[in-house]
Amino acid sequence: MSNLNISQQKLSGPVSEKALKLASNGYLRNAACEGCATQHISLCSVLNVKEIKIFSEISTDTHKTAKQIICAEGEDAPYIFNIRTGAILLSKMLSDGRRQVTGFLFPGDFFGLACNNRYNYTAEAITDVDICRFPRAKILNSFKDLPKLGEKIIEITQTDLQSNHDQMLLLGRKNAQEKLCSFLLSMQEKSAKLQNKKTDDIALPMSRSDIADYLGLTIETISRQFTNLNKSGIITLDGAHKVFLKNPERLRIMAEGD
Amino acid sequence: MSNLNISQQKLSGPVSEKALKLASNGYLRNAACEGCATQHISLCSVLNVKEIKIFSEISTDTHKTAKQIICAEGEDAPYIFNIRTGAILLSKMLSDGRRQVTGFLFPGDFFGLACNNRYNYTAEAITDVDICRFPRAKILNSFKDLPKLGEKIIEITQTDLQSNHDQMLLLGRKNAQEKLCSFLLSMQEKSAKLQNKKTDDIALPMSRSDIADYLGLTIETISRQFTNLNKSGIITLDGAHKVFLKNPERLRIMAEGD
DNA sequence: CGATGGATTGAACTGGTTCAAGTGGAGTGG
DNA sequence: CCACTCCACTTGAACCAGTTCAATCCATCG
Repeated sequence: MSNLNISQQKLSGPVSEKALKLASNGYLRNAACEGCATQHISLCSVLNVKEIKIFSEISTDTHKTAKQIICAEGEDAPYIFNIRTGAILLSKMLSDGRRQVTGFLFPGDFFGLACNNRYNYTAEAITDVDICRFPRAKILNSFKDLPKLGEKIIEITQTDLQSNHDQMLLLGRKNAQEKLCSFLLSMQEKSAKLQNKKTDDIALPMSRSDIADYLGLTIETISRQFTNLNKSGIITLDGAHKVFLKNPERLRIMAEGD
Repeated sequence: MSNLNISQQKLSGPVSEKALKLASNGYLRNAACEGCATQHISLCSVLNVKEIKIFSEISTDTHKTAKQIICAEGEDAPYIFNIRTGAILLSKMLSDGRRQVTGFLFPGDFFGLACNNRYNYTAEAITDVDICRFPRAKILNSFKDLPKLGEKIIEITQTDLQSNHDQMLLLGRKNAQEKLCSFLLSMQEKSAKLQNKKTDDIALPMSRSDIADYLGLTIETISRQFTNLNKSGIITLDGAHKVFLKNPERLRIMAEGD
């Protein structure tokens, strides 16, 4: 496997100066939103302008429309992906078609890290998405030159591991109501992170079936739980894909079991 | 935070020459079994003799007896742990006492990586254990000097992430029978890795209640499923803590749902 | 040898599933 | 602009896998 060899790459590429400035200041998400060619959002915070230019050289931008598969369980895994716009879900399947959604991803999130050579989950676009990808090998071999990058990647995977543990607790020990309440709160957190401000208006780009497969339930149970929360005045539904958290404090209590 | 500063540490310490030799050859598990003071087993494969000596300087050995807590959810997380002998379980709890076991760990396994400053799970000794711990900060700051160590840690956390995903699929979508069959097969794999040979005689050091909390079931269901597998001749039970996999092929099919 | 605590077994119960029928909103085409 | 279709979502009712509650068994240990 070849190294990045930062010092030997030439420093040209389609990176806007504004984006580079934003990126080098750590305003990664903003940098990406400027529409620059540098979409390896979260990584940029640990790279300098020069290194960002190099990263943009080895990255490729892609657009996918809703429901398209980005990578499939069992395939060769040459790339790490970073989401620029839109939402993606990761899932695993049993041979008879039962599906477990292992995560919903949003702008700034990475995937493709948690595998050795083969993807062990399928990534599917929920909405239209812009993603950017880089060669795994190059990233994973550049720690010598970029120790900060290694630390960042470890930080990312550790955060991942933590939310996986929370999800295992949810799947194994929470009832349907607690599951949905936890889910709504986690969606609130994610949207707060993306918008840099907390709001009680939550968008749910995924279908009831995606939520069901994420929470280990059926669509019918999800629907009933939404109806219950709606009727008891804890949330307000506006169609199937928008929720207003009327009583987030109550929701928080219910997420852990009254 | 201070770096390891490998080059400046003095090279003395209670490391046996035999262990060092084994370790530097990559025979980590064996090295540990020799009873040396160098218990950071899995890490050693990417370190040379000199580095191993340094690691042994910053590590501390501990012994815990069965049922003792090694670290608790929410506590400050200054250490990374490596298991030398015995078995450990990791768990998370809801406020009302419902517990989810997120993993069983055996010699050579690490824990304490998946957290930022605070442990997000409780680690408890299942059997008497010998563990060794090192300062997190020192490990995580030594990538500049030891890029291979960084890669190893990423590899470890990625393997962790993968088995977490498998476990989510199990928790969310498998029925009781499939869950227990999957569990038995994963225990077989782990024991094969430890003994460097595959066997159908599996030791189960954990209690029925630990298994139940791992699989998101009750002890009664676990017990009934054991009885079923026993009666249908797929396994043979020898007390509660030893199983013989009479028909591992059948078990494999049942783990994914007939 | 009796006591203690984990493991097993039995029987009633229930939360969530399954199956089946409706509802509603977005897109299409006349 | 309305009628029609499609499909995701909702709602209802019967069912069942796994839980809960209650004995009982059995291995270990002082």
